[in-house]
Amino acid sequence: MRIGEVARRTGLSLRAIRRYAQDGLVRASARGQGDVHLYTGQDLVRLHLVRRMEHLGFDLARMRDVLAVLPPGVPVVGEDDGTWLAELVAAAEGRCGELRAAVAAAEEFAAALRKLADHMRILSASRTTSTTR
DNA sequence: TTTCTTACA
DNA sequence: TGTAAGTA
Repeated sequence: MRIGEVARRTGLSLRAIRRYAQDGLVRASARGQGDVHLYTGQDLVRLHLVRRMEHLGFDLARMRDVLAVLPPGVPVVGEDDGTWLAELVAAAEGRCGELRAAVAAAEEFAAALRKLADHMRILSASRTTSTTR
């Protein structure tokens, strides 16, 4: 299928699809007349995968790593052959760990800011009372 | 009409 | 990333 149909079926923009090819994530498996890019079902699977990973904040290198363990001609939704699917799972879980760490850091920061806010409230309160008296 | 490349905002 | 121009 050509890029227009791919865009319709993946919900990705033409720009994004071409961008992924440029970044070496997903390239059309074949070329047609006039150098037209022809995508296969497997390419579609990879694009769907990229879309989800991008949504989860995977960076280019990580997405490439994941796609690298995805063998050609094998549908993503299938049985676990014990290797590539296990690597996909590991990659996803790894990202979960990173996101948990990020949330923890954000909460820590929020707590610090709360503490600072309390401190300043106390300071301004004491200033008010001392100048008033 | 669709796609490709290149370039600009 | 969207969009536009000029092609094939």
